[in-house]
Amino acid sequence: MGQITLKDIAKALNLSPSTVSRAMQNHPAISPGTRRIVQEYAEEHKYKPNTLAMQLRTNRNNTIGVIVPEIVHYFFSTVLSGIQQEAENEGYNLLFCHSNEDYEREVRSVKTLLDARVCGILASQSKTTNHFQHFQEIIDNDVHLVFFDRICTGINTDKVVIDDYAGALHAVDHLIQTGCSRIAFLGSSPSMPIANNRRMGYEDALRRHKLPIDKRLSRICDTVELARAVVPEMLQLDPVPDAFFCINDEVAAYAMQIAKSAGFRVPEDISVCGFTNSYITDVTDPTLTTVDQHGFEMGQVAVRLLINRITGKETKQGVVSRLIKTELVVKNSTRSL
Amino acid sequence: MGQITLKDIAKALNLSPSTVSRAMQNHPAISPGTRRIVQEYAEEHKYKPNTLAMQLRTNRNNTIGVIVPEIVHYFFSTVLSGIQQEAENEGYNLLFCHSNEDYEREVRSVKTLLDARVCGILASQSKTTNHFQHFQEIIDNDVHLVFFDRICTGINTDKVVIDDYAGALHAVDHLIQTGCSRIAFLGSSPSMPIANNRRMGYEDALRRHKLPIDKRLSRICDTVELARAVVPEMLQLDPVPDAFFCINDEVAAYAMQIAKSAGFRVPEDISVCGFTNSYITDVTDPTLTTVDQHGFEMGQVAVRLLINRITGKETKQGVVSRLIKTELVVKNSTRSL
DNA sequence: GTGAAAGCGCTAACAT
DNA sequence: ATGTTAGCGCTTTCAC
Repeated sequence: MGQITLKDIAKALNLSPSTVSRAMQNHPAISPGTRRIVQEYAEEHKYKPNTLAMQLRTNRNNTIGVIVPEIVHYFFSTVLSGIQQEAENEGYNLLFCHSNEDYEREVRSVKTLLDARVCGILASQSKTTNHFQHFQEIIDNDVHLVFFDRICTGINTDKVVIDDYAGALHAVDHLIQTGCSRIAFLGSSPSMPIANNRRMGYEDALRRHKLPIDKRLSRICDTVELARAVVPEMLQLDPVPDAFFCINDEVAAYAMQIAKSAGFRVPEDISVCGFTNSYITDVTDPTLTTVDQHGFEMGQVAVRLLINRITGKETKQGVVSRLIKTELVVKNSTRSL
Repeated sequence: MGQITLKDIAKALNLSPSTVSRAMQNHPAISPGTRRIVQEYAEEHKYKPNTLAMQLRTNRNNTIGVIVPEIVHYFFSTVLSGIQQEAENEGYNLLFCHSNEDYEREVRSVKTLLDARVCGILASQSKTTNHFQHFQEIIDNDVHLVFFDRICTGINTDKVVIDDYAGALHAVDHLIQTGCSRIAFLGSSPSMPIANNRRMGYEDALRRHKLPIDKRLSRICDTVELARAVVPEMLQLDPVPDAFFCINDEVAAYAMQIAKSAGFRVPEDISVCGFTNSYITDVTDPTLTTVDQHGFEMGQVAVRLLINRITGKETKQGVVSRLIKTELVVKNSTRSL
């Protein structure tokens, strides 16, 4: 049985395949009568055009590849959700790859997507990636590429990023306004632009308020494991920090937990601020002040930009950069004004 | 420029396309010399076989479709992660759809995947789905279908489910053993097998210990919004419940929060147990006892079953059901033995 | 308004 | 060991 084809319809209706093809796509040169006959027959016999064949002819397959470093992750799954919705609206399918923060898997993902001949790729770089040849290959193959969030500094192409600098500036400013002055920054590797931009926002906020920038208050601490090691050390400093500004909500939640069990009150003794606004910010005690990254919107914006490149609607010659605004969400882990 | 084809190689090397084709796939009838020449030329010119064309010939495209109801969701993203990893290992691509708990989008997702002529579909049903014709259509199109977790009761096909009954039984048994006797069940619609099975596990645990089954202690409460309404009501009961067994970790976290701010101590006055073992169970105060669902493993098992159907390795005539074991993870929101 | 024929890139009989 | 041919399902000139 399998599937009915154009030819089958043609034979059954005593027409040529080309007529049937035209009838199906409402070609003007086909008589209304023929068109109706054909379309009704197709409908009745559940004819599905073979997309593979169409794609082979047109050499375009309406499929977008996505590479995320991590999927069990509030922010990336939110972005993916936005990507999916917008892609679906625009009639594109999503081929999904997951690098698992692993360079080798990222390289394989790119290969997979190029082999599948997607018409564009959305990618966020894995933490362990130091070589960029695989990304360059995408461009060399004339496939459109848009980076989101974790952009690759080695490749000059379109990108969509969070306004990390402003987000951090704003958050730290709020901490200062609410009375904190020894603010620790639990950051990430400076080689990641998102981490570096936040550090600059952090430092500039301190400068604006004429507060000293103490190197000991700035540490790389972007995982739960690191938090368990780093936060207790920082609580030994003299004087002790009166706030933690953290690179993500998990680290913030653990920092809070550790500070509490060391006898500090949050936020009275120590304020804590996260980054992302994930689920967990509402279930910690107290609830966690954080910076919303608008991941869903980022996904939508990234897909739209990519599709505009694919369809040629985005004509800018150089690189297009989109910036997604952040929003400080004040909950109960920081003091009131 | 575009891509170089078999024909191009053939022309350049003065061979026929079929020879090149055979050389590329190490066909035994090709002389080692020719093979080397061809493969080297291909390598050098970055020849990529056009998968579309191959797929058109073989009418198989090595692509598996996935439909999840929700992606910004710890459990489903964990399952997806397992699916992705195993599919990649087996050389299958993943076409990704997201119903967003919406029946209409689920129907469209199925259509999308069938149009794309995937060779199999993994699906977890949306909460709002009451008609099953779209799933039936998958089978009618001779496309393999495996349900996972939220199986569709109206369709008789392979499935992979959590052992919800045993998970609930075990968890409630633990609550009883640690001294609780008025245990509330915050469940979900009984039309969902996962919810119904857990309710049965809950009730059987009570029966085994000769505890009464009080209807007032069993409520539908599967979202944060419902928790805010239902939990305060239950705290008004006389006598008050001394434990909450919850359908998911979010509800459990909120129940704990609400109980705490009503002046109850957790776990001294009220024990709380969740379901999933998501991130949030480690950041609540106290940390949340829960039932691990082994989502990653579920994803792997589901893909393997599907691929075995596709390749004909799984020959069982009827329906294959796989059961994933759960595991009680005792943290600090339940009393010690 | 409709049909015939060619071709997208590949593979697999069937020659030789 | 290699070449010829046909065909997967579709679209699109070019005829008539």
